[in-house]
Amino acid sequence: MPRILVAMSGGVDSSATAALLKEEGWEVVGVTLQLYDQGVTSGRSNTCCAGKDVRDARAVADILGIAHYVIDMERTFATEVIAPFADSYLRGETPIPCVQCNQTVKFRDLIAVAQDLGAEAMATGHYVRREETPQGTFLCRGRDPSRDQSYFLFATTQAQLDFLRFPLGGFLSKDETRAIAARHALPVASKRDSQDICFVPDGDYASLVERLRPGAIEPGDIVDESGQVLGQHPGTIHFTVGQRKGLRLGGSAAPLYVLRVEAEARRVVVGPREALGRTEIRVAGVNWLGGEHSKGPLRIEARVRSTRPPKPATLRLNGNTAQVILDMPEEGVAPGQACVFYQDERVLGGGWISGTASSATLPDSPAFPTG
RNA sequence: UGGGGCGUCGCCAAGUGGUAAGGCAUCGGUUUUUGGUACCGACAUUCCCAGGUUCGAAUCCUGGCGCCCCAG
Repeated sequence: MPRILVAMSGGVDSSATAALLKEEGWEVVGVTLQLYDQGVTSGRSNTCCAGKDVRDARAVADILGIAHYVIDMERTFATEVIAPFADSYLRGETPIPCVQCNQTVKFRDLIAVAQDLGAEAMATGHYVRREETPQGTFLCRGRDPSRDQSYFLFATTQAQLDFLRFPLGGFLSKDETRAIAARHALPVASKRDSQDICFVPDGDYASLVERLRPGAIEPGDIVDESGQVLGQHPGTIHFTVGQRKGLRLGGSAAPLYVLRVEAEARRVVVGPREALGRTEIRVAGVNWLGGEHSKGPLRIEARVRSTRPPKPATLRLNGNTAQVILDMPEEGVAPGQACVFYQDERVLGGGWISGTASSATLPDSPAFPTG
């Protein structure tokens, strides 16, 4: 019986994944990662890997009759996910810790564990598809557009992809997943979906940053595009590009949005919604999954946030950096977020947004004046 | 202390005798395995204060307080 390791978070998705693979005849080994402080988060059940979730995963494994291990990766998670998350915010960026989590503890360390255990593959509950073609293994969007999680997996390497399995990616809706869990009488069948950042119990990520980097958060000015001071803010980490709420600036006829965050100057620049559109995106740390590619520009669809469909764009790839020019402006394009490249269903790769420009300020140049 | 203007929700603001629009902000919810957006809902028994006129006032009158502007 071939052996497969399943990353079990304690949620419905990974539980159903384990059940499904068991049905298919695999020898399933479930592993749950203990990633952060259990004491603080144990009361919270609807996050990725909190204390209760470890117990849920164990309960599911017991019902399925599979082996289950809990691996303590708190230290790695702290240094490779949480710390970079805090530092990213302090740089004025808007980080996506889920991607780092996938790339470190899950797809690097857990895969190593799987291989040590002699497993043929490792599976997760992500809603993405893997397609084996004569040209190689492709990463593709999940069948259900509303649940597709390919945005978070853009940094998956070809080698990781070859080893990984995503049994839920072909499902048309989450109902199928829940049905599997229900069929096996798993206690997590109707468990609520996870949301928010798993290691931030109450959504108050700013307090976490403050705790990790004492004294690094300083108040500053909220200014408009001309530099006029409109108000004060308690720290730039509280803001991200495109944000409307929390500015506490009343009196304007129309709402104001964060245009950019200038961490060094401790300034938050705001303006009307019309000023938010960006058509040019500079991308760094590109992971390319598209195989051979010509030097010239490539027509793609680019996604700058997980919850919106990819949008038509032109990609200029240059080593591990890239320039993306969107056909139509996108709002809320924030440095630190990911820009993922698609062609139809396939993920060609992606990278980190390092800068943006609106077409008005920049016609067609490789330079980016704004940070 | 001569003249003029103003004072309505945290901010902007409509309303000039008939029983307090709207926007922004804020709060709550929905959506979402990041942030954010969007959407839905809530939000002044009361109009600087005190009297008065009136069936009835934020709207009229008197007084007070506060603020702004112009004053050879």
